[in-house]
This record gives sequence, C-alpha cells and structure tokens, in this order.
Amino acid sequence: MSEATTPKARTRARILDEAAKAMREKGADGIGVAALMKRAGLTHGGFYAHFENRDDLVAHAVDRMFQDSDFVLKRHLAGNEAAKGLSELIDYYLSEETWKHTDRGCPLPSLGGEASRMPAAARQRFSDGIQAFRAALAASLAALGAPDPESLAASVLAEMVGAMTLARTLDEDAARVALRASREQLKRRIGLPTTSG
Amino acid sequence: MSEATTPKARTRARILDEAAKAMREKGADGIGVAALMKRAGLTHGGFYAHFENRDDLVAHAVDRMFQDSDFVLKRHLAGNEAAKGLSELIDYYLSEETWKHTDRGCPLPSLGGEASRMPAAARQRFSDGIQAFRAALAASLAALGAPDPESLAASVLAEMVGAMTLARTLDEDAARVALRASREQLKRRIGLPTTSG
DNA sequence: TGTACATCAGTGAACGCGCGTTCACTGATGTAC
DNA sequence: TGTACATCAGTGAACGCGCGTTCACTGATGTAC
Repeated sequence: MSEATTPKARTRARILDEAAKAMREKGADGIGVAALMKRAGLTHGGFYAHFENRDDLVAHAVDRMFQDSDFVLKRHLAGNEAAKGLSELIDYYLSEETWKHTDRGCPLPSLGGEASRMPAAARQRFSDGIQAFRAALAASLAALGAPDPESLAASVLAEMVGAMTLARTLDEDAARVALRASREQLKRRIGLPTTSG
Repeated sequence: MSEATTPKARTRARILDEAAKAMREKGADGIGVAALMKRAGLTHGGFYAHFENRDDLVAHAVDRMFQDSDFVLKRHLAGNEAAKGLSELIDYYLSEETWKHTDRGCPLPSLGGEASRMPAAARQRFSDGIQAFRAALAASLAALGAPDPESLAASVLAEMVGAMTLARTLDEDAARVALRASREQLKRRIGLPTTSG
C-alpha cells in the first residue's frame, strides 16, 4: 500500500493493488473492469476517472508488480553481504511459499510469457523490470567476485523465472523436486554453500 | 502434418495445426473458434464435428505442440553423441531463429505461464510434456557422465525455458545478449565446449 | 457564521461488439438392390 | 450398370452472454462572499 495524499490517489492505488494481485493470479485478461472495480469496493463506471482505458491500467499494474518485486529484491540483496543476500533471494524466490502465492511479488513467472503479446507500454515495463532485476543480480555477483557477472546474472535470472514458471504447472510433489533442484544448482554454480536440507 | 487416413481426420489435423500455431503466437485465448476455422479454410459451425468444445481443442492443441517439440528434441538428442546432441539442442532452442518464430516448436516459453491457469486436461498435458522433456535431458546428461543428472536436467530445462521467455519480451539487441549468455552458461556448467562465436 | 455555488469522484443504465455454442440445412459420397 | 437412399462433414444464421466503454446523474466537499 503506497501512502497517497489525496483520497482519489488512494482509490487509484487500491485499484492498482487489486489489479496487480488479480492479474498475477489469473493472467492479464483474467479480470474485467467491472470485477476489478467491485474488488476495490466501487462500481465499474468510475474506472475511467482513474485510467484512460484498460491498456493504461495494465501498464500501471505491471509497474505496481515490479515495485513489489523490487521491494523483495532489495530486502534480500541490500544490507546483506553478497553471498548471504543471493542465497536468501534464491531460497525465497524458489520457495514453496512463493509457489503457492501466485498473486504476489514478481510478475515474471505468471506473466512472462504473455508480456511479449501485451500493448507496447506494458511490454516496455516488463523489459525495464527484467533489465533492472538482471542488473541487481549482476552487482551482487560482481561483489562476490564471480567471473563474467553480467552473463551469469542473465543466466541465473532465466533459471529462477523458468523454474518457478514450470513448477507452477506441475503438481505439488513434482514442483517441490523441481524447485529444490534449481535452488541447489543455482547456489552451486554461483559458488554458494548448499545447505542440502 | 500427420498422415491421417480419412478426410475427416485430415481436416481435424489441419485445425489442430492452425490452433497450435495461433496459440503459441497469440496465447491460448488469442484465437477464437470462428477465426481458427477460417484459417483452416472452413466455417465456424463445423468446429463441433471435431471437438467437444473449445477446452477440448486447447487440450489437443497442446498435445500437438509437444509432438512438434518432441520431434525437434529427438532430432538433436537421438542418433547423436550426448555432448553433440545437447550442444546442438541448446544452440537451437536458444537461437535467434527460435526467438523470431513464436508460432513454432516448444510451447513452454510462450504458454508456460498460462499453463497453470488452463483447464485440467490442458494443464495435465503441459505437466506431462515438461516431465518428458526433463527426462530426455536427464538421459543425455547421464550418458555424458554428469553428476546428479536428474537435478541438473531440471535446472537446465528451467534455464532454457526462462531464457527464451525473457528474451521474447526484450528488444532484439537485448534478446541477443541474453540468449548468448544462457547458451554459454549452460554449456559451461554441463561441461560442453563453448564455441564463443 | 451562514448561505450559494462550483467541483468532481463515484453511480448505474445503456451501447455495440465479439465470443462460444446451437441447430436446421445442404450436398457430396458410399452402399443396397 | 443404374437408380434410391442413408450418412455425415461442413454451412451459415441465430442465440445468450460478458466484455470495454460512454454518459447523464448524484451527492459530498471546499471555496466565495
């Protein structure tokens, strides 16, 4: 929840919160204007006092999702030693908790495949979000002294996103195995201790 | 194109071919019954002579996609020495050619995120497709003498799918960089020679 | 302090549209005799 | 071999429905005097 000043801005933030949750959970087309406004405690006509049209909403909802994601990213990476930060991020991003809560955090596992088909504004925000995520990983990997941190960061990000994407289409047992495999392989190739437990 | 015996089966195969192409390109909801039948050279009413309903079509179209994917997989892995097969598969799966042709081959980069929200039948087929892909990779990795081939296979598959998913939402230059990074990192960690060119 | 008025976030009925699905039909094909 | 008939893949009009969007309106709030 952002601390908005005016009542209108607070309403807009509420709509975006609900849109971000619903779209991560059900896809970008998974919730209509009427249902979204109902969730925010409003009627559908008021929607156009806050957004130009539905595409405009989607673009801003994607922003909202990456803000959530960035918050989590920084919570782990910043203020931690690089090795500890990366290890915690991997454990959290690929946890069973994250597997279950499809409506939270990083939009890439649920919406990454759709992103390339979205209107230009939304797509651009995905592109920016990916590059920022990759850059944050690269900085931590460089601090760790990893060789070729830029390339490694791209590879690590791809595996993180891919692993959660695949895990979410598997049943719970298979997902648990897949997530553990990627957590361990990621730590191993980054040179972090693998607490196999 | 499958070699169907009856004219009806040939028509059905044509509808599935078009559905598989369109859905990989535009998402599972990206083409309607009417537009699909038009692509197949028919009118929409005839659709229900071939499929129970739209969900039934989606499930069978997913099958079709994994058949295409499996064909490519086997083309590279079977009848090749393990190292050569894996190297070729990685180069092909993460090529700029594959990046461009969103309507072909493996459905995971374009539809992986949606899969978990699909009706049970389609979702199950994705789950089976993932496990088969992973098993094929594990067999090759085992033949290569890699330690813990099952876990490594899950990790490699995750990176392959994730890298193409992300690359498809980036612009062409950024995509080229990301794809090359994953091709190199994948070969390096599998222990294949990286022809850096 | 009290009244008159402007502002504008939010309401709810209505719209045009494209969707999945149904169904009476057509007309080519294969079999029966 | 030629005629009568059944089959059934495919046609195209029609349906109910939910979607995004519009718009005349309401009613609470803040300012002017």
